[in-house]
Amino acid sequence: MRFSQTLIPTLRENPVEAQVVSHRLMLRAGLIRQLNAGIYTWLPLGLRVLRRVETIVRQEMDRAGAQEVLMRAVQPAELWEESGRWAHYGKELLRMKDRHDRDFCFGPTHEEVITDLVRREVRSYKQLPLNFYQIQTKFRDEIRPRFGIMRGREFLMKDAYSFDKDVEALDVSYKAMFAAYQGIFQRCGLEFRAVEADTGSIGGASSHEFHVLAESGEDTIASCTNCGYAANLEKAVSGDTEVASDGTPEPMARIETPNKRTIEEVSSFLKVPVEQTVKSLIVETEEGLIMLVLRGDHVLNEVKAMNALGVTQLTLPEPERVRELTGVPVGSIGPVGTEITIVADPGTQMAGGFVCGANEAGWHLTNVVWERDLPAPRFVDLRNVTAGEPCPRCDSGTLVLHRGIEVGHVFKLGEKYSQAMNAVVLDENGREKTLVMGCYGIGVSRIVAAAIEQNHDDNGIIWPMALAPFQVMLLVINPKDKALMEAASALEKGLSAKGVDVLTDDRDERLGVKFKDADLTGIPLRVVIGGRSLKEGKLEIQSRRGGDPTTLSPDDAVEGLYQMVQQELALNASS
RNA sequence: CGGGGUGUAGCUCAGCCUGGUAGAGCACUGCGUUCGGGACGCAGGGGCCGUAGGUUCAAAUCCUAUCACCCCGACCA
Repeated sequence: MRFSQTLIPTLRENPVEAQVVSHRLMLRAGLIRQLNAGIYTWLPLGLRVLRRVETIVRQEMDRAGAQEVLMRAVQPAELWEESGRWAHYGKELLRMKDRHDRDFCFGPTHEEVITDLVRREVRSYKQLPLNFYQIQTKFRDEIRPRFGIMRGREFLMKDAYSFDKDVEALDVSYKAMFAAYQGIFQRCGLEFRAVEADTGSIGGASSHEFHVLAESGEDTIASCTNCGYAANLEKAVSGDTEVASDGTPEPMARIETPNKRTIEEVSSFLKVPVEQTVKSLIVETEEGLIMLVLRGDHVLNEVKAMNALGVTQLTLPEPERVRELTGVPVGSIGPVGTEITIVADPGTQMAGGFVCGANEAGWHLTNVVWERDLPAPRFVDLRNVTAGEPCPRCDSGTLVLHRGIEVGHVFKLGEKYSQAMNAVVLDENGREKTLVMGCYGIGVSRIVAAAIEQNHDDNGIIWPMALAPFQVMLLVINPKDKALMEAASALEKGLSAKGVDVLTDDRDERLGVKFKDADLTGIPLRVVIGGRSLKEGKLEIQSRRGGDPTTLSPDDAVEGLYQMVQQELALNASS
């Protein structure tokens, strides 16, 4: 393809709205343009990358035995009412009405549609297992779209749904998808982690997320330095099973702490380490008020709290509201003598007792011990792990934290949808059996952004070979020179015959401009075709990743470049 | 949903406070010079100053409303 005939609107300056690297570079390299908040048009170069990802996903899904279908974006409300999600999904669901005033939505996901299809078309256990996937545009009306493609509202997603006769069979389907995902991200040339994830409001047995490691990631993931344990922070647990040891704590005492409100203030005022204090958090749930008690330096994990309490809504009210509800200013709330139900993190069972609010402004209690000074509450993990804590799975490892971009999610759904929508088959005994489902998503467009987050330098994108819009860029120094253009044409022809995609920069631009754009667009191999070196029978080949340029004769160039492309692809080939 | 910010040429921005015929750099067009890492000169084209009201002899500038986009927050007692 010729640069001069393709719309590749590169930008010299940084667009103001772009905060993260991938967003900035996608705009500057001319891959995308914004249409609306969280909605982007894919330009020719960007679309080629998107297609590469799609192709890899499609090949690996096919290989794993999934069948491709295409469900449509617009879905009738009836199905969502059947599953119960019409009422529960909230504002992220883009709802609309047709001319007959009937309700529809633009699908953010397709569990209902596929379950409806399967219940209509599948009758017998003999037809199982089944796994359908599609690559489709989704719309989620995000509260705050940001980071360009990374958290857009309209995006491209691969979603797959498996149907099995029982949980054992689901396990097989799940493992196959897990393996396929590893192959996909590996082929994309991405550094990623599969982590255990919270199953969230959907419930279900188990779930893994696939994260591309990048500083700009919106998620935090914890992994073990020694064993394979890795989990989303929402789910990660500490191996630190600190329980009350022996030793006789002092009796509980009431101490005046004038104007000391925060943990830090109280801790330094009383000269007690924060590890010996607790914080008492009042949360509002649909089940009413709950007091959560955590060690002073620990951070509440709301997902864990919601799971532990069995609630779907949990908010930390504003300080004024807490005062209204309890009659005590936030800094002085404590578990002793309260009538609110208490749930505590195991980390509050410290041997020497703890410091907590006295439920009276300006007073705290010290040496408080569960059971001795107040009834023991239910203890359950409520907090975020921190870096350096022991691994929960092995003896010698410690946890490290990374930032990650979630690009894939596999999920054992169980019978949530099949039961609600009555998707059944007849088993060996002629009995109706509810199907057991799994669902598996990949953010196809997000992978493009994630790949850039992980592969760039100050000058622009550095595409992994497998995702590059073109593998080779021919940089013709002077396109008016017929000999040079002929050399370029010959190379284009030879390479495309071998399946290598070539972009030829034939613009009548200064050399510096072309080099800058070549760097920006990140095409992995760059061939400089100039009069001087061509006369010497040499072509200069430079990898975008850096390193010394190599030279090839025009006769060897096609084969040489082809080999270089193949070599780099082979590095990430899935097994 | 709350708070903040910005809307002026394709892009990045000045002008607004203190009202008086709309600017710069880059990009674009033409000519010339130059040209193996974002050249230079000359000459050009391009903007209802987001939109709608209002104040005024006069509004990009002041006031009101509205829309859009961006950022922060929606959590640590």
